[in-house]
Amino acid sequence: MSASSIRARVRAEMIDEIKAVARRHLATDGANLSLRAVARDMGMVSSAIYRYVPSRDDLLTALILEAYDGLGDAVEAADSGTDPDDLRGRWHHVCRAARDWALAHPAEYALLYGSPVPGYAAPADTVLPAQRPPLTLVGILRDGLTHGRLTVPAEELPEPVRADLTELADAFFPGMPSALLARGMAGWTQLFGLISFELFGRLNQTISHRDSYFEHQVGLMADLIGLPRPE
Amino acid sequence: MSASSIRARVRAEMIDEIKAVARRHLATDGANLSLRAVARDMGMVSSAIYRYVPSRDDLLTALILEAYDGLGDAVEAADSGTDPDDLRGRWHHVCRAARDWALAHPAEYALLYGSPVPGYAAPADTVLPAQRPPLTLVGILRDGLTHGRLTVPAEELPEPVRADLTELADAFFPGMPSALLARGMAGWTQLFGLISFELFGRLNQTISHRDSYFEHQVGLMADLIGLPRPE
DNA sequence: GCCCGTCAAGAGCAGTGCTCTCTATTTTGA
DNA sequence: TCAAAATAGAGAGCACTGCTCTTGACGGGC
Repeated sequence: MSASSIRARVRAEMIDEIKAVARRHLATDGANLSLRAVARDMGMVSSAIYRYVPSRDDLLTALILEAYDGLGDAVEAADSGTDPDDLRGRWHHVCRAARDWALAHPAEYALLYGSPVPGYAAPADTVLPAQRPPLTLVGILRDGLTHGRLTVPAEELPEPVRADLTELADAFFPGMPSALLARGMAGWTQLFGLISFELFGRLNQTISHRDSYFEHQVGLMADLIGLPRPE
Repeated sequence: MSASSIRARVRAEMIDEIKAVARRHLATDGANLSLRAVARDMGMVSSAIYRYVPSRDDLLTALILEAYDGLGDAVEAADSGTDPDDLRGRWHHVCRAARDWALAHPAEYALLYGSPVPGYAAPADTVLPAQRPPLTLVGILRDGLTHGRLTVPAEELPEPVRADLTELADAFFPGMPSALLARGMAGWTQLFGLISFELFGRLNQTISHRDSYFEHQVGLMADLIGLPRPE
């Protein structure tokens, strides 16, 4: 039994090392990850890798899952590390944490938010981790609402939009007004766009002060949402 | 001479057919385009393809260029087909045209706006076509400004942001206030985010009425920019 | 001491981009 | 008109990929 567990431990360490090497390759070669190259780096022959990893796609899925968790952790840590009543501060911190994580792990970000691989379908267990960043953002708005620090936008939503967003709200933030959720979604969409533009080179030769630009654009969305400015 | 031109014409037609077949493959297999598969579809042996196309990357570049032009044409046509004084209408039509094009050409959209291939560097001649959509959007704001239908946002921009945006404005829209350009960029970022989320499956199981959702989100950004609502 | 599960290696299959060579055809120029 | 030149296509081949199957070595449990 202890012998079996020592075997299991070595095995787990091997899988961890394979993932680490794969992550390293990801950074240089992008999503076209080569199992043979990983095997070479580990001093194995290519077929031996299949003792630990069922297939290339499964390895990619594992990396994707870990990446989602890394981003989710970073984002939630940034949120819980800020004064809960400082809505605008929380919004900014969360957005900044997402960007920082993306800049630190560009290949993983591209894996998560880049163009999907046609043949590859994201397994069901990636759905929840993928929702952590937007849920964190909308959670800020929910908190502001329950503490009366946020006013609900006055406008009426078109009926189909209201219906979709009400259903979405019921699943995660029961009672949240759909008009506010709509603005939260706009903020999340914008955050994704900002990071993607920066990482995918769309800001090259135009925006040189990336930090300031990012903060300002995030602030614009905070205005749209109605997050109170510090007096 | 006419004999030479008949050869040249056949040759051009072959290249066109190669591109068409490649585009078809793109839709099913994504960016990992196989020249051999294209050759097979054309009843050629793989090496014969290289008579017409220097390399796989060059073929991809050609497809990218044509895609940028297709999107640019669609966007600009939507803009010039709308009453120039109806700023908000123009904004909506341009955004809708971009989305419609993306929905009609999902693989090409992913090629343009998905994660960049690590080894592949976009050639210089893709830069200008790539700027057509954002320039069209900002052009609407410029028109609104020159006709006094748009008020410049009052706030001061942080100096680094102001500097970057002023330089950008000078290159394409001399005299445009950087605060307004900042909001235009926000709108363009949002448009990209909206389309990407929809095309890359982020809206699955949450938003079922995609058209209404898109219009509403675009409207939110129009509000942020200050585009006058129809009375 | 034997047995069985685990691990690694090697060969092999089908696919990829790309190059080189050879042949057939077509175009061009004297 | 007829030879020379340009062009198109085919085939073989190289190095690479994911993945499977078989073979042999090792080690812990009975």
